[in-house]
Amino acid sequence: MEYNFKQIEQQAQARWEKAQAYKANNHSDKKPYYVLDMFPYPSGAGLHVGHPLGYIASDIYARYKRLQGFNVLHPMGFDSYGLPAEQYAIQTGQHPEVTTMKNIDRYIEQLKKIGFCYDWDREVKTCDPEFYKWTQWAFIQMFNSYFDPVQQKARPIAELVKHFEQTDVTWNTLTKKQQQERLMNYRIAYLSDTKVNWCPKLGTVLANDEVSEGLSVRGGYPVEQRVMRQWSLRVSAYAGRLLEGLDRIDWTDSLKETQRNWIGRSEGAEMQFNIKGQEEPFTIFTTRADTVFGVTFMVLAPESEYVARVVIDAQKAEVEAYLDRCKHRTERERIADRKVTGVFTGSYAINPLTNAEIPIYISDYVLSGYGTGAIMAVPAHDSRDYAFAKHFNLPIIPLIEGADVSEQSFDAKEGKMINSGFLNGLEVKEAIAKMKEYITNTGIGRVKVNYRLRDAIFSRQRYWGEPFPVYYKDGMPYMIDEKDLPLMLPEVDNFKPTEDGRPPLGNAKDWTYKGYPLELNTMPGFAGSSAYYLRYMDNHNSEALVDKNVNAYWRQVNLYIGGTEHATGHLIYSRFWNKFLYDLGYICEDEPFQKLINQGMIQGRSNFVYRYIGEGATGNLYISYNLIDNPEYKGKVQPIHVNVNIVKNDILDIMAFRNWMPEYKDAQFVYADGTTDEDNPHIGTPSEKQYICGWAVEKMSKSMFNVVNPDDVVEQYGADTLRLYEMFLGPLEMSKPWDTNGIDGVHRFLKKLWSMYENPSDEQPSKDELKSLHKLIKKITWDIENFSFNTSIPAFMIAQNELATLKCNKKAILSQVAILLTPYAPHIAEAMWAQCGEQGFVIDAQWPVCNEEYLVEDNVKYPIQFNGKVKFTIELSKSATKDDVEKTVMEHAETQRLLNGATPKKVIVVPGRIVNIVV
RNA sequence: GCGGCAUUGGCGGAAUUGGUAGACGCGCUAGACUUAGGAUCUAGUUCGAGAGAGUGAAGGUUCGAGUCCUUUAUGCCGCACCA
Repeated sequence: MEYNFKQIEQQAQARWEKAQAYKANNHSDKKPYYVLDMFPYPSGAGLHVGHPLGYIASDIYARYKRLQGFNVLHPMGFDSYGLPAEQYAIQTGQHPEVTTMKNIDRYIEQLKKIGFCYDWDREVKTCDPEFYKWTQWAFIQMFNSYFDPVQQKARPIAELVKHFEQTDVTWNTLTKKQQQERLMNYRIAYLSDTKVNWCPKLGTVLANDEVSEGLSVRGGYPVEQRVMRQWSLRVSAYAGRLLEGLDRIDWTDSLKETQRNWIGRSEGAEMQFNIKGQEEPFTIFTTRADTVFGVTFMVLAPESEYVARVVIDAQKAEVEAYLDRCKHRTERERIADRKVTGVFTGSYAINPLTNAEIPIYISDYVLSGYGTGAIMAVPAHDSRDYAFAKHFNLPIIPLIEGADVSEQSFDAKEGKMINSGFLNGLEVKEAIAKMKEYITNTGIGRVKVNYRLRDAIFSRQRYWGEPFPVYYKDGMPYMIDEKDLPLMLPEVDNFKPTEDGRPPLGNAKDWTYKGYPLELNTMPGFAGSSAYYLRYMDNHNSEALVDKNVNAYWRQVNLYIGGTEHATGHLIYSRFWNKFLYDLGYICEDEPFQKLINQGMIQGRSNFVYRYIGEGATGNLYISYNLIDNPEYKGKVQPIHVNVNIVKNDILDIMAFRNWMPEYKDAQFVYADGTTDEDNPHIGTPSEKQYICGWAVEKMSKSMFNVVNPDDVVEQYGADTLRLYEMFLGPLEMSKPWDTNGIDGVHRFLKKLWSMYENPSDEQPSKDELKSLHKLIKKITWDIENFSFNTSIPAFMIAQNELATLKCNKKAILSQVAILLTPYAPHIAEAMWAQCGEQGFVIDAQWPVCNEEYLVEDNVKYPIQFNGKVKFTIELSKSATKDDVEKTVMEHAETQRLLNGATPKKVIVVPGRIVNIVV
């Protein structure tokens, strides 16, 4: 009976689909389990072999949980708003919706071929009005809420208004507009003039996580700073809770650490410095309160609001020139060029402890967005301040005993304080504490925690995104009525910005609400992906994002699998979004993703041929990889990428290569054994002469001809082989290259296994067979629970081998093996189940339980060690106690002979394992 | 600079609690069947002829270390003018 995987897989998929086998019910007595993949952006290129890695892993777990009797929610959808579709639209005029839908169809087709157990009835698309209705709804809730710093939670803005009315006498004297402007400082979704990352090439602003080293992550275009009126989300208000929540979730340490870095908590103090000749002091933030005695100058960020107050007339021209220069520097230039720059304001501050007059400078090494945008500079103990002081020739006062600051600053927080008044003699850490106490008591300052995390800029000057449910009246924004949601994305005849520079929605006709103009910006990519996991729970609900009871049943994502590239974007935003909805009582869990696993990337494995470019080269001769270091070829070959699909096990398919591209039509070769085409006139039969290709691990990309399409693998080997092989490649969380070389082994295993299912018998299984089976049950169960999917495949292979040796063809064994195989290779498992005469789907069967009794061995071999060296072995009963073992071993003739009358110092017995005699 | 992770045969990688390192697969080597198949099966395959050595390197703890500790090298990832 041939392993006809095509037939097996088509039949299984057709039956599942017909029976709606993977439909998850929102009401069930079973325990819920929610397994989620990060939904993909449907790109035009389709899936490559790297995409399904995480999907296969989550599918294995989902199927396992299902077999264990859980009601499993395992959905899939599409993050379908985004820039590529819009850029494609600008180039070709094709509507982004058309290309996006086409891509989605292609993705679904590819995914279905691999046999995932998604409940497709729950599919969501972020560009679907029925979906983005709830994105807009959430935005309205955020606009109508503020963050209460005391309770550390979001509350309705109406409560804040009430608070103002009752406690703030000035409130009622304000005009409506003034009141609104004031509330804008509190709303969680707010409109403000902010310095933004503006990417001229993309024509839009970008969030911090969309910018890397001054270049846009997408496209790699320069990004500059610009002040624009933009919507933002007050994510920074949640910094403390986002940090603290990490302790309660089961994510990898590295991912948590990345988020902690991004949130960037630092404990320090805010201090006030008086300005000479002015009433109002200004405030700085420092983590080194102990170093106040060494402050020799102050520095303001160029954008600081203090700047206007402290610049004296004589310095005005110089300062303005400097500010102008900073403004026009791109972020990239600023980072690349770390030369010290700055300008003196002409004003002096007073050191509150020494009463010294210290000059105030402006420099762009101080960031306006962090702390108060102003610092006290301690050149002796901060390398940046040190560089600045050296450049402007400012005094440097060492504060720590033994610190040599003649060449560089001493940044470490260790040593005894000197030159520091009442702090002298204290250790740095004690000094920090003492100074904090001092400034609190004297009122100079207060203890303060600062976060690096910024608010998320939420406006994008794009077409293909969610429209804001916002209209403008008298220059103030208003939310549209919730009953009018969704506010549909309008049609435009041009996807580019308007000629007067307004966003693409400026091209829309009649883009108004009740006669008022609507917002022209759209929401960023992360808007739609921030709460999609909640929508899956109840995606057909037209009354709410998710019904409260339904949410109370599923609660949260139990297992989330996806790439690590979302560590500081999506995974921060959705935690924020989730906490916000939680605060307002719409959902019942504070954290969205209980356990999270990052699957590694699958890199490409490129193949090369080596064109001869030495003397007399025709450009038509290719040298086998094993020969390129020979003296006659060394340095005279040029590697050329060759399509990996015409290379197998690094052996080039000669005929396919000649047919691949016209330029290789007459290609000649020097083969692995050094012979040439002239020696082998009838070449073309691969077994005879081999051309070996070189290889390298590179990114999977079209230009390197190393893209492997899962469809091709499914076509050639079947979905089950693809699934098993992707898991077999290595640990889930590690990055690894796709290497087609080993796939035959996995395929062979399935073939061999399948051959055992011909005419299975009803006989009772033997002890050995049961032992094999239960060993397998134990191993597979452990593997799946520990996400060690790669080690399951060898276990199956070993079991297959053992059972084949026993000539086992018994239904009682084989049907159980089919269940164990189901998570990994569901199609063949389904066919095996039927072959054993079992009724229904194997996917509904019950996961077998390991009976340890079958695993007990009558005898176990104890290696007997002398001082750690194995001298001989003896067989003893597995059930023997430690004392029994020791007694038997000591009485053994060989032991006595080796001891030769001596008394051992120590005898170590590890039951079932080993005996070590120390002499 | 700070933080995290990794390093095991020709290759991908096993070794779950400190207990016989190299499972399983690829590749390779022989053989069988055949007769052209890139199929299947059998045996072998860490290095070394051998004693022996051996998990990036050097120390340490332990009867016993791939696993724990210290130092160090290399690679990957994250953050980075964050006061």
